[in-house]
Amino acid sequence: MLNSAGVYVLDAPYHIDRMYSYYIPRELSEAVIPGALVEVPFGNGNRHLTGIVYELSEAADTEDMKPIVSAVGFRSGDSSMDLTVSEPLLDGEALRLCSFLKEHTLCTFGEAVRAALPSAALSKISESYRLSDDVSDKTESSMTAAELAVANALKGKTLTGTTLRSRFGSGVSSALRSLVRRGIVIKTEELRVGENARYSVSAYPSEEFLRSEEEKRADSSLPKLKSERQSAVLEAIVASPGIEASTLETIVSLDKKIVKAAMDALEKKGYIYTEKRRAYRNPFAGVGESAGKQYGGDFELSDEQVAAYEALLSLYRDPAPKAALLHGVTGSGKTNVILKLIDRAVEDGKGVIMLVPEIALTPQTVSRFAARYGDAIAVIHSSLSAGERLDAWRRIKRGEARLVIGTRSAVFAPVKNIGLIVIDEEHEHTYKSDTDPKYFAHDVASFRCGEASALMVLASATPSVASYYKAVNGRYTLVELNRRYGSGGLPEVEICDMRAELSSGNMSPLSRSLIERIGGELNKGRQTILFLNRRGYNSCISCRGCGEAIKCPNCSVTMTYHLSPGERAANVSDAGEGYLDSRRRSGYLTCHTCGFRMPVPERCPECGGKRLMFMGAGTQLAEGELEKLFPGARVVRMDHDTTQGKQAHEALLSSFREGAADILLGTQMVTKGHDFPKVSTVGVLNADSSLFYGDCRANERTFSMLTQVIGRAGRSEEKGVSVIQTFSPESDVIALAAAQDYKTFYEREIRIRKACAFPPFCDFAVLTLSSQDETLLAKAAVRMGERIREYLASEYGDVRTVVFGPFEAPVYKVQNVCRLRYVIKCRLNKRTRALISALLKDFSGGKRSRGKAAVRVSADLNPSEI
DNA sequence: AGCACGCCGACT
DNA sequence: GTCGGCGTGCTC
Repeated sequence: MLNSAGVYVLDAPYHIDRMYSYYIPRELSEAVIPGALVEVPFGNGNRHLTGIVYELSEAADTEDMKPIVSAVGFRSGDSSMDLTVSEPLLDGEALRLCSFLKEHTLCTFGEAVRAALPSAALSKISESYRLSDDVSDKTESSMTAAELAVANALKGKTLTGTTLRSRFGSGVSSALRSLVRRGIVIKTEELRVGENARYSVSAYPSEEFLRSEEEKRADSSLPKLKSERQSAVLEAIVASPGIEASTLETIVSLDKKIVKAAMDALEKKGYIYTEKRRAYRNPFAGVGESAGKQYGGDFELSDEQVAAYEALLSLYRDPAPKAALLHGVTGSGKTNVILKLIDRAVEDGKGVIMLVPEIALTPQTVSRFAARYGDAIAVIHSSLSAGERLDAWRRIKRGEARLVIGTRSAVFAPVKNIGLIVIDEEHEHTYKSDTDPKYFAHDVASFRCGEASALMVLASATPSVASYYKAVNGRYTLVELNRRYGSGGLPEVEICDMRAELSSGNMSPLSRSLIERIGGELNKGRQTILFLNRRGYNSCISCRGCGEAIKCPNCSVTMTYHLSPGERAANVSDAGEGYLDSRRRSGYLTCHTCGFRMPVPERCPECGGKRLMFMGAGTQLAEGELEKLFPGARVVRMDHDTTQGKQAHEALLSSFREGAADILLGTQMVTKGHDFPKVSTVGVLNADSSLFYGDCRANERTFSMLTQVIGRAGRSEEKGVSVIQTFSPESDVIALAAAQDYKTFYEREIRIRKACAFPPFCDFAVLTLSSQDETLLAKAAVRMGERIREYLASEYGDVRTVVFGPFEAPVYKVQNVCRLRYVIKCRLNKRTRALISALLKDFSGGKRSRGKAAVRVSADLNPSEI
């Protein structure tokens, strides 16, 4: 008999996170299955914590084991329609996936579970409090004021923790704990999962009714319905069986309540029957109606595309798990090949996950999918509400949605019988998570494909060097699309030396050549896209007296000057008497790291000097420049500040596409997604901003960004032109991007990586210590250095690493938390991970101040930036 | 993280 | 003498 369960506690800190064995009381033997949520006593105080059952086992002796208190599956109000205890929150594959994540990203099992489940699935754990029956007067006298207040509020009723906290503030927690400990208040914890369900009702004519209708035709004397409303409703139902109540309302144009009453009456008479179904919120339902129609139907593949499709198809058909890299130059029609492959998988009854870097920037891709696959798709992205996310998750889990399109986290979608996982624009850095668990979507996808014997397809015009290396070495199958599909050759590229502009006295962020081109395009009634990867007006304010730049009081970054909402850049004077006053009136300083804002100071905060210099051009300044240079031109600025609303990206882009503006100026977000037929000039205002990043992937990022931007210019009827403004015009990276020559770029880059032993020839592990207390932080960093040396000299003597550090993190202080880190260069494997895990354990339970850890540790294996 | 146990200072 | 400060150690 399987009488014990291995349980992971959800909120365990890293150093105690492991499987704990509990015995299963007989009455819970049905409910306690792998993947179930359980409540277990934990620690000396036996406080009840939530855990996940990982596995069941047979224990000879359960005497000294603690029992599982309760078990909860995934139940909702309407259990007949939903997942019940027999189908746990996490299935076997999901459990193994969490285990994989724990092992590979060094997170806790609970963190892995939270990554794999929508937050709402676990957040419904509510605790409620009531007074114990035997509260005497003398216990009351022993209470503090706060405790007494809580006790009074609980007189005669039961309140939830949330209610109590909202009424008394979060400070009640300690009073509650004390009351519970003394037995004055009883705490009950309840797991209620899956509330806020919405239902849709569909109606069908009953069998009897249809039969009687036939008879009626023969004998017209049979009774007819007296109510006009009822007959109208009935007629509509007979006309379209399975019609939804909401549709019915619009057809018969009657009020909700009246339709409901009519349906009830008809059901009572036995004329119809209704079916209640969970209504899922699908915010992307119908999105493809217009935009994606052209792609919804069938399309022909070119010869080259057919070859690529067939290569992928044979990998897909192979029963062993496979991985392919689809390298297709911009405009080669990668998406068409992928769509065909997905068609195949869907026809086979397989599940498919398609990852995209950012949904807001790829509405066209989403539309194509929505138009093609309709209700069978689920869209997952960061701006879904918790409820929408849960709905999507359920639709997938129940098999109603077999095709998932979404951002990074969609790689965990509980798709059954996976046949294919596609990672589009695979080089994008968004596929690496920057919060715990710090996973890389490629690794998760690869693991899942391995489990399901599915095919993983990475697609990009500019693959990451790491992926291309794997393809070259046969770990992935390389599939290429080299021909541009349709019109347009390579756009002409002009590399513009900004040093020359500066020395000839042009202080503007726009070179004379670009200004001239924009003017020409305006005259021809054509459009221009300008890319400037810096938002705000000025990026740096420095004091002429002491040379210091104004920094955020909470972070170690310089503050950016922004115009106040509604303020026109034209009102800001650039020099002369009123320079500072004008800046003070028109805007404020803000920190891009923590969001802190303050007015522009009158004097330098460091030395009190009055001569402040505003430097560095952002999108707001560039917008002002354009308005001054081209007074009649309509400029759309697209950056973080103008795209706050839910559909803001799409709104700005489509207004530009429809010709409502002449110039689209913006940050990164203007470089992706849409094709604009009336755009033939694209300008990159600061091409080297990413070149000097000090990161080994800086070249890679710059290359793919430039390639992408240049590609934008070549999609119109007219010959495209890209103007690349740079302070390092001799850069090979820029020249290769201009030639759209990925292979040469790769060859050059891989040689450098090999020579320096950089990824993919090694891995980096970054251990970060963080604290508000700089002295404690420094001490911890010293101890960590010693610990690393000790380990490498003894237990981990066989591990070959190079340890660098401690260094300050690139941004040392964020919101008053300082960070020091060690960078460990090594080859990641079981041994090196064990070493880093040991270090995490040693430092995750360290010194505490006021109960909280004074210094926190975290590890990032192969971070996206170093 | 949270809670118990344990050893020292300021109180009834 | 003891109540309670928080340093240390453990969690099936």
